[in-house]
Amino acid sequence: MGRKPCCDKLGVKKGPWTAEEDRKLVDFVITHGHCCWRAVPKLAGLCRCGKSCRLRWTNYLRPDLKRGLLNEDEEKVVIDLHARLGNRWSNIAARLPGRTDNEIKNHWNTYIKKKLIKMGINPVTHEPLHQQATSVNPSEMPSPASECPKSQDTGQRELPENDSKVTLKLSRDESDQPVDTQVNVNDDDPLMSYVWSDKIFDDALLWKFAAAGEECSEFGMSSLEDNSAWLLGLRRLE
DNA sequence: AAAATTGTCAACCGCTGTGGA
DNA sequence: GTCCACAGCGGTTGACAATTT
Repeated sequence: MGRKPCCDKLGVKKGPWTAEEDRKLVDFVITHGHCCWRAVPKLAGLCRCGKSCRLRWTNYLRPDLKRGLLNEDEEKVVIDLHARLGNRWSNIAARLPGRTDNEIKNHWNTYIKKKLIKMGINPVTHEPLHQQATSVNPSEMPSPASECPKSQDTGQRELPENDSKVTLKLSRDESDQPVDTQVNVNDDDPLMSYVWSDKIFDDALLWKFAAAGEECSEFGMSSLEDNSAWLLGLRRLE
């Protein structure tokens, strides 16, 4: 018995969103919130499936999103978290305020992966490439996350204890050569400290559109107002 | 200048997890 | 326990832009 498709294919628009569609979705979510994504397109007057609306909102229209490329600190965090969590992009994104899983995934695949390879680091295992060249077929290499033991209770993989220091070959000297950078994730680096604290999860929960608070301005993240400026501009086009 | 190639990223697809009936 | 609907996740695709030949 097959699952019903999330939307019937006929009459459902696909492809890039228009400014008008964005406006309708934003107007609807601002006014009503999103109790049930499946119902949103109908109520908002959109010929899209709910899934598409949710994705558009979470990846593009959300007012708390940061825009532009990840900065070096954020890249460090992504690399560190990827080493621990594997391709669990949503978990990684949850620890980077204003960034989406899609954005991080794209950034990983387009920038970081290549950067690590160039530096002689296997982007899957985070081990130096030359250590693996002799015996391991890259396509058969397990992800670091799959090597981590899973919690029997939650199914979640457990992070290794006493693993607060992570060596990242991310920094460069002037000749663009990689330089080992040891990041003590629990010490002085405010971003890393933030990322590994429980506070991040509280902050993630703080996000409420209607609340329109001024949280998450740490680490260079612009204010909600700043991030919404373009959106407000969009609405002014009406 | 045109064609081919490569890079980027928004969006889609299909699957899983979860909760309610 | 089973079925179903839904949200969310990660992998993949494809359109467009940028760069190279």
